[in-house]
Amino acid sequence: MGAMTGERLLLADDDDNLRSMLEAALRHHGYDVTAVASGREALAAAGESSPDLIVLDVMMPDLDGFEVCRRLRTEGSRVPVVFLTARDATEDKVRGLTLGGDDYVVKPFSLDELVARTDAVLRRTGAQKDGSVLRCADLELDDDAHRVTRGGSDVNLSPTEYNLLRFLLANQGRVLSKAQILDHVWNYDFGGDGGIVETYIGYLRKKLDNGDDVRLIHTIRGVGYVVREQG
Amino acid sequence: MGAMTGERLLLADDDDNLRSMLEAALRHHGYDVTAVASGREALAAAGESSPDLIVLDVMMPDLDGFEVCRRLRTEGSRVPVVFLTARDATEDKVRGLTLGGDDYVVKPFSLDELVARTDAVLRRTGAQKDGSVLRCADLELDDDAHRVTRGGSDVNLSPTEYNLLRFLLANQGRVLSKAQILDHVWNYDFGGDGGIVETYIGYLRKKLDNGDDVRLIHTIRGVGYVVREQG
DNA sequence: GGCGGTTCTCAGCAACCTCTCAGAGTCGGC
DNA sequence: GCCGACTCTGAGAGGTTGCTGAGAACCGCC
Repeated sequence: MGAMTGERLLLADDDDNLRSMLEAALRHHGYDVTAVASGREALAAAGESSPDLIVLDVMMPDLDGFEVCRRLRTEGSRVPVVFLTARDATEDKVRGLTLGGDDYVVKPFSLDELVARTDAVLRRTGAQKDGSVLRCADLELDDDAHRVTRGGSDVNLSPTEYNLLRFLLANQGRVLSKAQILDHVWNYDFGGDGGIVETYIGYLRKKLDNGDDVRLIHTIRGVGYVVREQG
Repeated sequence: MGAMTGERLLLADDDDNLRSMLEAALRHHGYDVTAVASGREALAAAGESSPDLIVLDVMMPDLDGFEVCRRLRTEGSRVPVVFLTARDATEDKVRGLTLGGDDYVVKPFSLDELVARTDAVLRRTGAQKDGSVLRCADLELDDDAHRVTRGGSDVNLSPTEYNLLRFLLANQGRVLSKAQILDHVWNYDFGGDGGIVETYIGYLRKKLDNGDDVRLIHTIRGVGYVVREQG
């Protein structure tokens, strides 16, 4: 998965910390990111650079995300939008926005989730032709169908197991530290330590590597984990 | 479902919010959409681009939908029209105009309904040769006949159950979130939460999956629902 | 107005998932 | 082989999500 052609993203969030986190993550994923801190700046930047997608925080001091989107649409712009929204209210307001291929992510989210949603929206709106299937040996993960198979037979994963596997597969062949995994797969406000990663790696191995002689998830002692075909 | 050949649609509605919603939905469904905000613009655009179908709001400030349609007919145009109309009055007025294969949709409607009507009109007028039968395993939904069968025997569904099943079948193999389902199957002004979707999924399962060993409607915990044969 | 069918809400229950913790197991360095 | 550090695993508390049945509100139809 990923942004092969370097799509241009506009990111608008007034929280400095979160914004630079997201900017780094999206940039690292291959996107060409412009980051701004307010609704007005977002409108201006969208007009100037006409990005391929906009990530919009809903709660912003001057113009909120909905208003920015509404104005863009009124101007005739059809750029797809991914909203960042708090859990409490707003869910009803967000309804009606998943139509044109837009989407929304509820705070606190994981980086991996935002990236996955962004990719999915771009895939749906046709700006990116990347397939949605990740593969390693006889293991397949189809993101559209949200389906995982090993050797052709279905594997039933919980949400967190699924997200972890997707992150590992998206980076197969690369060793990932527990800290990296925590940062990408768990919500950004998660307070625990790396022990939870060991537990979930265990869950995945039980469901994927058990009863199969070829192990795909390998431990690099003192470093982290990696998914690849040969040991 | 689907507009395989990208038919050209003209959409006229003065409500900015609704117009961009509809534009996004129709475009996402594969139509090539031009959107305008008034009756005069609609007339001008129809003359220039001669679209395959026009979606006309009845209530518009300068020229109302009826008048636009009348003038088009006077000019000799036979382009099919789908009217958008409020519930209260007008229903009888619209009747007189729906003769030439035209149709009308009462506000507030669901996106799925508008898309289905649009598809149906184009199918009837021959601009689109798409079949109207959706299938999954031994389950069939015939949209023209408005008929659902499982294993050859009829299944009796309420309107909402039918719409929900059609949306699921039209997207079979793809996971749909409760928000997406709400957006497409329920009226756009519906205020409730996703609980209603669970209830209706339950109704459908009782009527479709009961007494049959092959279940077709599957729950993806934390994500949504999907219709497919195995799994 | 009464009736059957439909839509929607709600609360209790069941199933599932997340995360913590402690003890057992494993590895590498010396 | 021994030690310390790292990793794996199982059990379980607590929280979340989805399912279901009951019933209230609504509608069109007679």
